Amino acid sequence: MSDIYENIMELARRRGFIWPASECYGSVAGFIDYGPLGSMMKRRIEDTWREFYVVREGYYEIECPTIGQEDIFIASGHLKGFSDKMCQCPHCSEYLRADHIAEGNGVKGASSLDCEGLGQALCTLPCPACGEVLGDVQVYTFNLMFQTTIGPGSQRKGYLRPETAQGMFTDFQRLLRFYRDTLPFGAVQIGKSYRNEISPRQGMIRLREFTQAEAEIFVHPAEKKHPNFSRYAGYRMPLLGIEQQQGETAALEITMREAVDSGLVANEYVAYYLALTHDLLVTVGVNPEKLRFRQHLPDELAHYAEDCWDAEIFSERFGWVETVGIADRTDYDLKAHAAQSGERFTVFIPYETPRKERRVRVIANMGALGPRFRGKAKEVADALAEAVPGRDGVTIKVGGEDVFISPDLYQVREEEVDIPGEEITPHVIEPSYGIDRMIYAVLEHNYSEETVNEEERRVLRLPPGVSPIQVAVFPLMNRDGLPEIASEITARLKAHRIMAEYDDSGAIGRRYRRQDEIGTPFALTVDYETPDSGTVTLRDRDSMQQVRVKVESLPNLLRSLLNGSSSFASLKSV
RNA sequence: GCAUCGAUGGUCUAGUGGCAUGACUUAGGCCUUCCAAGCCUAUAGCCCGGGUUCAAUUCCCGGUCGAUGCACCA
Repeated sequence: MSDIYENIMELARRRGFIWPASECYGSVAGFIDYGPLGSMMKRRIEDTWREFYVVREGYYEIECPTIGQEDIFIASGHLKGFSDKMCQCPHCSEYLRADHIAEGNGVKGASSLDCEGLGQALCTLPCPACGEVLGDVQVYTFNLMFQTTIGPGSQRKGYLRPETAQGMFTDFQRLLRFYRDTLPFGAVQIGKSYRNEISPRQGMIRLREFTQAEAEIFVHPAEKKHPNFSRYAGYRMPLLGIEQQQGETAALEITMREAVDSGLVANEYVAYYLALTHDLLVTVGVNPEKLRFRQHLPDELAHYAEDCWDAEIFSERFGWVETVGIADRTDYDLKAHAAQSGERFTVFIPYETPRKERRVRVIANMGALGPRFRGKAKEVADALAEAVPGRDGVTIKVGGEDVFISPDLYQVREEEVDIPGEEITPHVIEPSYGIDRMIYAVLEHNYSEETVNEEERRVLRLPPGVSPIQVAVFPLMNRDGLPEIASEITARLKAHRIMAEYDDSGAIGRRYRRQDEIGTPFALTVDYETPDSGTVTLRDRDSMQQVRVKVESLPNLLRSLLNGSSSFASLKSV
């Protein structure tokens, strides 16, 4: 089968975008290497992501270890929730989810049984694949996290992170201080995550080591209006809500303002990042015709989440591929880490004016308590402060014993106190991007084959902002001083931080084709007019048109073409 | 993980129990005044391990990778 995927991956391998990892020892499924051009392209896509999230939104990037200690993943739920109870049918060798079979046969609470319990529950049940009674079947857990140990001979367990998100949660207090104790704020991380997938296959779509770009935005639970919502309020894009999916009707093509007001999207924050994500994906080269946003159905939605949408990108090969998840995770993650660590994961929110509250205080008379209770006096005083005395004394518990305290040992004072504010646990808005999937989508959506002069021409129509090489520089002929001029222009462009590549090998047409194939948007050719006129031809990858431009104008001209502030079509020859 | 099929220079491919094809690419040279032109030369290959055999890239077994179908996910 010669489909688009194979053609793209063949090109990607041949030209140094993507290689199977460690080929000399035989590759392992789920691992890939990014070659020279792939790394460059990946970094440009990540930088575009940074442009959106770090520069524009102001959510600073942090970098946390990829190995985490066990507590992190106890809190996050990955240790429990990320492991599946598996068994294998002894008759047909089918690989099965043990808890699913048990539950399907009416075993209540099967998901909370341990392996032994599940094994017992299964022994009389039929295999859903072959129908034979499972009998004495081994149930074992398969956790999708890679495990390791920390330190030599240490029993201390470590896990390779299955997502980058936990780092932003574990650093919450530091981040909160960094942002001077004010909501909302956000932090992002771009980095590797690891999942020991059962069946990785599908090339770069399901990897065991992959790159995520995640943002965690901490907001006040009662204030989910995005301060810059106006930026995307009028942004219109197709939304496939729960209703549209269940009714199998077309996606709603509405603005973000309408989406929030109609209740389709839970709040402005979620809607804002839906639109931003659409904007970002289209900017890096995803075809908007092949992009949709799908809301999680009630049975997909995590119990704690308020709303969750996936950006799905259509691939000729893989169908709709989940590439970005955008969720309002409420306070689940922070509360979980608070419970596990015993640390504070809250923000103090002062009231606009402190609230007055009447309070009854019990003030111990230490002069009398001291001599009477001696060493226990402090304990008694503390217990009194918590107590609610009756008219003639109060009985409190000290060291497990009831002790009666008569009214002469304390005073009851009613007073008004100022409550300056409250501790709240922020809610978390989480946009989470699979960078590798984005890269594949960009390659697939921009790959094209066409016939020019009865020759096949393969072009990657990458947006200039993500092309690995930004401009190619050729001498028309390999003599008469043209190579020297072209080399000099190349060096000058590089000095302006433009990724230029010099090439003098083969016929000019071949050199254009070579660059077309790796997506280089522009090519300069030094010809026989150059020495006299100080001009070169500038050729556009997509239209194959040329204009003649002044050499000294090149850095600025290319800069504006590359960042999109001017277009090739608007250029005129000098 | 299981079942089925496959794996030959960088890429695509022919073929074989006994010197392994061809094309494209790449490098060097000649030529060449703007879209894979031509000529010469060179580099480079039978996925890995074991078995059968005088001899295995070929046959057998196991593994790895890839494709397709079944359960989880960015």
